[in-house]
Amino acid sequence: MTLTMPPRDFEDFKGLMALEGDRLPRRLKEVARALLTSPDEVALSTAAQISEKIGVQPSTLVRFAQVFGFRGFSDLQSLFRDRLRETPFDHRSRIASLNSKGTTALFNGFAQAANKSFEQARLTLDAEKVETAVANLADASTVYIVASGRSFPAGAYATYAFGALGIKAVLVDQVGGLGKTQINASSLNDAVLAISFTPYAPETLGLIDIARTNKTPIIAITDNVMSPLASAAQIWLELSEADYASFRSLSATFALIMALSVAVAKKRGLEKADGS
Amino acid sequence: MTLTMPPRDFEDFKGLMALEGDRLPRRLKEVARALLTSPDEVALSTAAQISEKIGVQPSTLVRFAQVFGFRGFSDLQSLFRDRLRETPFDHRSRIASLNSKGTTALFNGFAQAANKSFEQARLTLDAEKVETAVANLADASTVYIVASGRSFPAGAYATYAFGALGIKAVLVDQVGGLGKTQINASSLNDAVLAISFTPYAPETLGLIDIARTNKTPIIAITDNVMSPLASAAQIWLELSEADYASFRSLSATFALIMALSVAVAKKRGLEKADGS
DNA sequence: TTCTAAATAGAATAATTATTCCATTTTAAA
DNA sequence: TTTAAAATGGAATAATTATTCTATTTAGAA
Repeated sequence: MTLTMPPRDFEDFKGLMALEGDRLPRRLKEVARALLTSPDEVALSTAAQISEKIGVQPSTLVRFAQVFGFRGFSDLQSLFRDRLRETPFDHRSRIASLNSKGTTALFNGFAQAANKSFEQARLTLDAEKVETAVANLADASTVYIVASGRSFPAGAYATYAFGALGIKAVLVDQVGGLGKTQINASSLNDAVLAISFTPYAPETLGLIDIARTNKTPIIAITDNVMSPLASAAQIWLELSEADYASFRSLSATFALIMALSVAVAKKRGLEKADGS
Repeated sequence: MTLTMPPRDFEDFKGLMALEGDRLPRRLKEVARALLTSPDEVALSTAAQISEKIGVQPSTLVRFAQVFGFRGFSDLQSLFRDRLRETPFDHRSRIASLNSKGTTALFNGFAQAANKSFEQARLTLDAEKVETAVANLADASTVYIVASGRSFPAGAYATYAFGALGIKAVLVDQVGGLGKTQINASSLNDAVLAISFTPYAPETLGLIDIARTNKTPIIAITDNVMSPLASAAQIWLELSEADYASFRSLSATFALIMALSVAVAKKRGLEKADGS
């Protein structure tokens, strides 16, 4: 398989990939995916660095480029470099055109709300409390994660993140109405990470009560001092999210969860074992 | 003139230039000006190309770098490359995160990655395709949501958002290994919203195949043209998320999901009925 | 299963690119 | 001016980086 006319720019290349990408042999397909996944890195790194990240030989990159008619990898790479040089320009014009129209305008609104949340979180998050939370989670044998309703996705993500970093975590998902049984397995050596915002899901509060009876340390992520979680928890972290179109952002919550996971893993001296 | 501690990042370098730049000899001053004038070019070109553009010898670039304590020009150049890897705006928070160590710095890192994701999404999202996706979802009797592994939280959120807006949505959560049964309930009048990123969870691909057999329209959110979802779906939306500490952000995915939900609800002329 | 062609990994080599070195020029002090 | 120190240009060299080549593996056809 060899083409005579190599693609002229990154968009060309992307189009070609959409068309022919599936016919590529195994390794070359991996390369294609990786290059399209982080084009910035391709522009800024050497062939050796890129190939290492993908997990192939540098020669594979050269072969890949040659299949599409390039002389070598460097020629293909120049497409990626040009792309990076040009983007800042389309950038402005594109944003302008997006701002006022349709669904993409909604997207921008939610993006802005997320930004605002980050800003607010920087102000409200108490660094000391966060470190205490990390210390507590690091001491826990198993972390039980409680989050219902709107916060459930955050809880699911926390479970994924902890798991990916080798931290034992159980999502109290309440399947089959067994939420109480699930949380009841927790005890003094464990910890509960509870996530809840206004209006506080009643299920979460019930589960928290059981954890308290079991004397399981509770770490909460919630929105303000008056939250029922604030009084129930040993440590609680304040996080006020902005909203748009009456949907509250969860971005700061996710960022905090990621930060907590990585910090706990660091504290425990564990490395990340990648998940799917 | 030789310094012992070279600047650590581009901002550092810029500051140093403002402070000491005037004391530099003629040629080196020209170099300084040129480097600061087009930092993108510096990141993306070779020493020879840069020196030619400025009108100096390559060795001058090396000497310039060494004056500031770098081993050679390559070391200085890596500052410019790192700068380009980072988000094009929000420099203030970046600096803030450098000063504060620990978990809050991690939080800032993830916040920044989220920002970069929004920025990239604005570029890669095709407004037309998004509207088509909205139209398809609006036509569906029930929306089946498929997302496994890392993307599962996004799927859970989509289910919440659709539900809160009165759009019938079913999360294919695969409880009890019944994923195939769940998706098999879908048909021509429904729609599947599939969310998956590298490395694509095999469960998702299996479920999608069943939906395809049932002729259920598939709308996918994925990271690039080479994604197996791209070829399987009627409409697919490209969303490349940035990562930090080897955790990929999900912020743009969430924002897109929110935007889609609201747009679909608007199209159907429904009002939001608040959820918990 | 056997055979053939294609694909791959990794070492060897070629090409490119960065850096050093030194002769020459410039700058500024005496 | 004169002189010494600093700065510069450009060729020579070193280091890095990309590419080619070949033995081995893998995939697919017969």
